[in-house]
Amino acid sequence: MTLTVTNDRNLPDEALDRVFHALSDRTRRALIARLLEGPASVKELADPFPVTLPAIGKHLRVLEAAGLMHREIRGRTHICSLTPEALSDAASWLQTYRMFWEESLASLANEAERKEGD
Amino acid sequence: MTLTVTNDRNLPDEALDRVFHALSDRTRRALIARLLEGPASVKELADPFPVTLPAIGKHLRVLEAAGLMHREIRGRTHICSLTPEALSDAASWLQTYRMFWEESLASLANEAERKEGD
DNA sequence: GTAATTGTAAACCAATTGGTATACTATAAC
DNA sequence: GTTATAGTATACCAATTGGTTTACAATTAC
Repeated sequence: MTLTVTNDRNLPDEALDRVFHALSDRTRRALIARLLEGPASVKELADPFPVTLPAIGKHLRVLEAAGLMHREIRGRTHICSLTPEALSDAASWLQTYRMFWEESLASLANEAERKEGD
Repeated sequence: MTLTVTNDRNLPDEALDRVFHALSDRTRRALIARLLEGPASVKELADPFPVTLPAIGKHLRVLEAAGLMHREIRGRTHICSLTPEALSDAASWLQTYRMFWEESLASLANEAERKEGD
């Protein structure tokens, strides 16, 4: 297998940097998980977490900057919703490597099986 | 769609933190891309990059800590190879959200088409 | 043996991170 | 109009990051 990866799709590096960085924090991943159930205000999002509102505010801006989330301001509350495109970009990048790891995992499994058979 | 995400698979948070963090740097992603073509020594990996060898050494340790890479020491050279499991873990996490974003993207496309038709 | 090569270790640096507390703005409720 | 609520802004903090330079250890080549 020689899969010459030339950064095909033009997902710019900066965008991928931001998306993967956004996903690298467990609080932000939990926020995404919560938003998956539907839109929510900043307060609602912050409540389950042991950190202050400003901290959650920062996390939300990181998610927004990565294009993973957007907000609609309604009076004094900000309604946050997931934006699917950016997540899809990250998945696309990983997709490039899917063939590699599936094949690798398969051969690892075969090897294990072969040893089992000894 | 109400996909109640309860962190099903037991990919521990720390592991996902490390994997996504490892992927959040473009130099490290490029190193992964290079390793996809086959194992390589630290020197070979470092050569194409405009940074020093110790810097690449650090990146490789980050990849190793994330479980994305391993090395076999042969004399004075370290032969680095990808480890597929960790990448697969990241992909699995994203997979959880696949249904969401595919549906969302589809409805966005529909909307665009509908507007086109006006 | 001496010199070159491969790589890590350690010390340092500026920038970023995730968090806080406090102050503030703006909307909503009474 | 006063008070409570939702959220941001700012200033600060300690820890981490990505990079450097210099020094070092170990293997290989001559």
